[in-house]
Amino acid sequence: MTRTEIKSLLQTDPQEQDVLVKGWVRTFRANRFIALNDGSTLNNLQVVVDFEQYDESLLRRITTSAALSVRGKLVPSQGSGQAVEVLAEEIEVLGDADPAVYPIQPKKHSLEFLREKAHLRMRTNTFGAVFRVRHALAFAIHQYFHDRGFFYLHTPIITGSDAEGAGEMFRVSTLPMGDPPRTEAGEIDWKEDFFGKETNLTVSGQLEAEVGAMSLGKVYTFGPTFRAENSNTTRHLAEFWMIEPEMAFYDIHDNMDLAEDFLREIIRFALTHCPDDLQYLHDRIAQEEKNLPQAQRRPMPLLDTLQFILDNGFARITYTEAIERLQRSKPYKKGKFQYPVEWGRDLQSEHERYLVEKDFQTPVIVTGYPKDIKAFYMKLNDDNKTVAAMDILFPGIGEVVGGSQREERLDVLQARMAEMEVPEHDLWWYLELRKFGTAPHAGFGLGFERIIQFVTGMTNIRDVIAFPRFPKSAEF
RNA sequence: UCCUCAGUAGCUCAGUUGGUUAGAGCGGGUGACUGUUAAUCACUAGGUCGUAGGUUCGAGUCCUACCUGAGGAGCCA
Repeated sequence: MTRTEIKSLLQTDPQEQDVLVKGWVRTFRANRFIALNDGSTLNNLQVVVDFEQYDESLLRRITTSAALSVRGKLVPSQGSGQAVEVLAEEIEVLGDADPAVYPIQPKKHSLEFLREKAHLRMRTNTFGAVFRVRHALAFAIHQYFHDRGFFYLHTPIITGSDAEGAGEMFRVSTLPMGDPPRTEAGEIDWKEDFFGKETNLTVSGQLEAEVGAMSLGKVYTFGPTFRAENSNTTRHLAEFWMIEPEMAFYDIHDNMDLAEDFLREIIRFALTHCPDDLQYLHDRIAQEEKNLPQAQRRPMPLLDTLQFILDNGFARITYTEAIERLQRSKPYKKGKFQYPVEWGRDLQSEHERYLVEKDFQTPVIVTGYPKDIKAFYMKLNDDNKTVAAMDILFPGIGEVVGGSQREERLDVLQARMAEMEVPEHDLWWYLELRKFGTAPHAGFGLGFERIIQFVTGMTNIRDVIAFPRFPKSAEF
């Protein structure tokens, strides 16, 4: 007899058919009712046990998180909490879970506690929901790009250029750490290393994605990204997943249009494919916030926030306009901002939050940043002062997308690299893209975990990746 | 890395201006009950109060350092 998944059984018309289910016990109530979950859905299947027909020794092994195989009949439920249930005829305990030491109880646990039990937390409703939504978003991303003629490009994890300028990198080396080969000058001789040069884990696939775009037209990457920053915040990881589309013949406006449409469509996908999980997360947050003062609650419940994104356009302003708006703002005039607001300085978290959460109350796309605070590869605007960069800011999590039109003019790019002291020799291939058939092109990077945070309402990024990597932590 | 807050039973937490034997709910064990929805009832075990020093007649409570966690900042996606 073949097993049926619980998601499918819950949608089946119950006609006393024989079924086989397998899953993990969530609760065992009244020595009669097993709430069984197999991960296929948030919802549990109720298995009804006639305890007089089973050995006491078997019933005692039906404990929270024990793995069971149950054969029985699918019938309409007599109780009011569920439509169908299975009358058990044969129960096998596939794996015991000793309740004296099993740490996850059928009650509310703190997310901090569950973070320390990363190998078991996916068995909870909350993390089950988060990871099903995570899958849906990943799938939606591939589908979105595939449907629009993009090619999925796998860019390298190990990279030889340290010129990307996106932060501290993790070194990749097979040299003996205690006694590495030295040059005559006494420095570590990287020529002796595995790749014959210094290599690191990638901090971005963008430069390689540009190669793809300038050949295949439209590509995207979706892979792990590594930053060795000593960041300890609710929105940074040392290992995270990033999506980086790159398009030939797109300018900054095409880029913005794509990014906005893309974000809206993947959120729409999650809403249509994960209604149960999102409703659960919505209710959970609402419950959680009941005890908080108004000021600490979300401005809008989770599902309303997501719907709002679908129904409303993102605001679009230039960096210069953003500075002007901030300088006219109440918190600025009252001296509430901790950091100065003046043209040429980067926007701080407090400024971004004001724009997104107070001023516009929608996602905001900011363009035209001063060239001095942005990367060397961004296209220099005609004013010679700003670059064609765009950041998309979301309520609660800040920057979700960072992108730009790329500098396609060889001489301008070289001048910018010289200005910012980016060595040309590591990026000779990148420069040749501008030598042979250069053309306007653009792209952006989306932090995958950040968009999952936004969609699930999880406030700590460590709770939307299965095995988070952050300073002093690689336990699982 | 910086700032702020926290660390008491397996989990979530209470513990008064420093004062005798540190409590509750859940979870565990034993028993009862049985169409439940985080089932219910009775009994019961369980704590070097994060660690190390210090102040004091006396420290869970005050002080110092360290460790761990959380929130915020910087860096960014």
